Amino acid sequence: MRYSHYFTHTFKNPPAEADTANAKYLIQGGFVSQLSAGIYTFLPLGLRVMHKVMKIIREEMNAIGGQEIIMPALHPSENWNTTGRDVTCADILYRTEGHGGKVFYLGQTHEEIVTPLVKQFVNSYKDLPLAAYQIQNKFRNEPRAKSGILRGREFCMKDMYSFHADEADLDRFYQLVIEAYLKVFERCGLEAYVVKASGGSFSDKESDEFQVLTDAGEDIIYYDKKTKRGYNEEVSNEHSGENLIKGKAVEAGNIFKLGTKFSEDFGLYYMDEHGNKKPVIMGCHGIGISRLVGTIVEANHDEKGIIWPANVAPYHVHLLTLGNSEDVMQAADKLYQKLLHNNVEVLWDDRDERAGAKFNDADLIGIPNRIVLSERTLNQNQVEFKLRSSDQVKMIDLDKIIEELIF
RNA sequence: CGGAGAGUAGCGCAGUCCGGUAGCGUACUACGUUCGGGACGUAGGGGUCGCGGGUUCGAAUCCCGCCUCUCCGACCA
Repeated sequence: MRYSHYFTHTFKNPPAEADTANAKYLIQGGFVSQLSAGIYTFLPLGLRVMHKVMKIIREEMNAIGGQEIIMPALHPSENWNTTGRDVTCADILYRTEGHGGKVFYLGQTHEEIVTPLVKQFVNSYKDLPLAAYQIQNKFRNEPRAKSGILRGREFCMKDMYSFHADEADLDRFYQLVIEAYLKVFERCGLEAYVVKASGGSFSDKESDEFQVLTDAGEDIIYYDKKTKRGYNEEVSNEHSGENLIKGKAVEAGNIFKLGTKFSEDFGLYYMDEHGNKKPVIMGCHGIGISRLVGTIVEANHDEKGIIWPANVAPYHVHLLTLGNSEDVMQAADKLYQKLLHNNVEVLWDDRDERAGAKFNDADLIGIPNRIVLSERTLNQNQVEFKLRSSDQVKMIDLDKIIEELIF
């Protein structure tokens, strides 16, 4: 993509009210735009990052047997009335009315929808286990949205629901999800700790959170650096004797053993091998995708801007031309086409801007590989190459640059 | 929902105390010079001063009500 073709651009003055790194750099860099408290538009650059995160998540969920669906965000009130959560979750449920005063809620989670859905297809133990997931925007009327895209009122989430014949099978799948989630976070360039947490109002059973250390987070966790395991402060009293480090962290994922609460509410039963009718055992497993994008920024930035991990960077290469002489632009276009043909994603800053503006924007946007092409480099038939994560600059022959790229 | 701060040009701000018809930086447009780490000159465009009411000859400025955003706390499937 030629940078000059984007309708968006960076801002020289960062927004005054952006306190956290993710809000500051994502807005200043033209990745997102704030509409209201906790409500953001994802612009072309930001959406590319989110799509990369989604791709990683889809691959890992599919690998453990997850089947992707997409459920409605508009929920008839009856579904929530069935579980009683229209009352217990009333303060964060957005409510709206349709024709004839029919009440709908905007989905903040989907147990109320997926359980009756699965009931249409599951009759026998032979239909179990199964796992269905979706990637979709959730709506939660948070009393206080904050920290950029870390805590929003509308946010993108991957939620997976699993259905099992017995507790042992849920336990088995639960461990698979833990491993899959750790792969997701690792591929996103994050170090995540698996911490024991309370089930909230949702479940009194087992729950684990995936926490990433950052001062922008809201949770206090106690963790073991070696095993990558730990406890959330809310349950850590029981574990005070252990040798754990205390840290501030953001919850990037959360998995729950739901038991039979929802299957019993909606009458989701199956027939076992002996002809006995039993409630299906459920689990739910979430990753806040838009929050994850913000978390990646919190964990990967410096005073100049973002330093995207290669797997989630909006582009692999930031090609930067200095000056706009015919020969520089022609050589750059040739290199640009060559990189594209080799499946290298390139953002070419072809604007007629001064060097300082382009360098600063490149640092702010944070694409891992930076290539500079100018009269000076072209005279030697070379380009200048630099990683965003490093201060080292080196000259590379034009026809060898592809081999240097890291992504 | 409690506490604190803030809403004036796309963004960052001054002006408000002490009422007199709105300004600076940046960004934007044109021309010229310059141009490898956010150049300079000249000329220009851009505003329901968050909204509503009140006081006054006159309100960005004073008074009343409301809305929104940010931070701290509470809350947090």
